[in-house]
Amino acid sequence: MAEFDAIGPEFDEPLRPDYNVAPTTQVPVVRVSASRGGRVVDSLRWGLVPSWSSDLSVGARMINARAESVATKPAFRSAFARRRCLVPADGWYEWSARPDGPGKQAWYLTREDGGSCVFAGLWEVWGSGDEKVATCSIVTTDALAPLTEVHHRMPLLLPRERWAEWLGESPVDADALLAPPSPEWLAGMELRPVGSAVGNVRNNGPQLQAAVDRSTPVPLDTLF
DNA sequence: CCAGACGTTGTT
DNA sequence: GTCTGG
DNA sequence: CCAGACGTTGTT
DNA sequence: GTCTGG
Repeated sequence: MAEFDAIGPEFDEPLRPDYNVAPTTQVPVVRVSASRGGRVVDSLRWGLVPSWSSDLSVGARMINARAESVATKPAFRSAFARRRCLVPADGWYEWSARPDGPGKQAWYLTREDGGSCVFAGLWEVWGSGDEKVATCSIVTTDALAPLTEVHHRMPLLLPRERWAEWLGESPVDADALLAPPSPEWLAGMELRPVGSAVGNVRNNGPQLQAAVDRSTPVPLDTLF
C-alpha cells in the first residue's frame, strides 16, 4: 500500500476489491505496529466488538462511532485513545429519503479527482487464544456541505495531512483529532445518484462498479 | 456490595 | 474493563 | 446502512 | 414493529 507508506498484509489473504462492503465483513485498514516497525495494512472485521463483550454479535451494530461521544463512551473510548486506524475506500454509499413519497435514493460519494476517501477508524481485539478477532469502526460526525444534500451525518474524512496525527505518529489534541475536513477539501466531493441494487449486499462485484460508473452528477431538484 | 449495562442509524 | 444504579 | 426474518421441541 | 444477518 504505497499510498499509505504501509507494509502488508503479511498474514491475511491478499486484498481483493469489495464493491459493496457489509458490516461484519473484513475491510483493509492502516494502523501502526511497533512490532512490525511502522504502518501496516491488515484486514479487520467491520463492527467494533469491545474486549469485554460476551459475544461477537454486537459488532453488527457498532459499525460507526459518534465523534461527539467517542472519547467517553465505554465501548469506544479506549480504542479512541490508543487504537486508531485509517480506513481507505474509493467511496461510500448514502441513502436519502425522497421528499415526496416512499422509498429511498441511493448515492455514491467519491473524490472528484479520483483519489481515495480515508475514514477515521478505531480498532479493538476481542477474544483470546485461537478465538482472537480484530474489529474496527468508523467515526461519524455532522454532515457539512455539500454532503448535507443527501444525509445529516458523514464519516470523519481525513485529508492526507491528518493521517499521521490520527495514527498517533505526531501529537495533536483531542478536539483537533475530531475536527471535520475544511470546506475547501469537502468541495472536492462528488455525489452521484445510483440504482437501488447497492442496497443489497449480495449485489457485489465489477458489475456493480459499472452501474455506478455510468451514473453522472445530477442536480438534486431534477431527481424527484 | 453486586448486577447490569456498555451503540449507532433514522424516523416519529 | 469500568461505570451506574439499586 | 438495508434486507429479511419474525418458532419450538429435542438431540448432538 | 423490531431484531438479526450481511
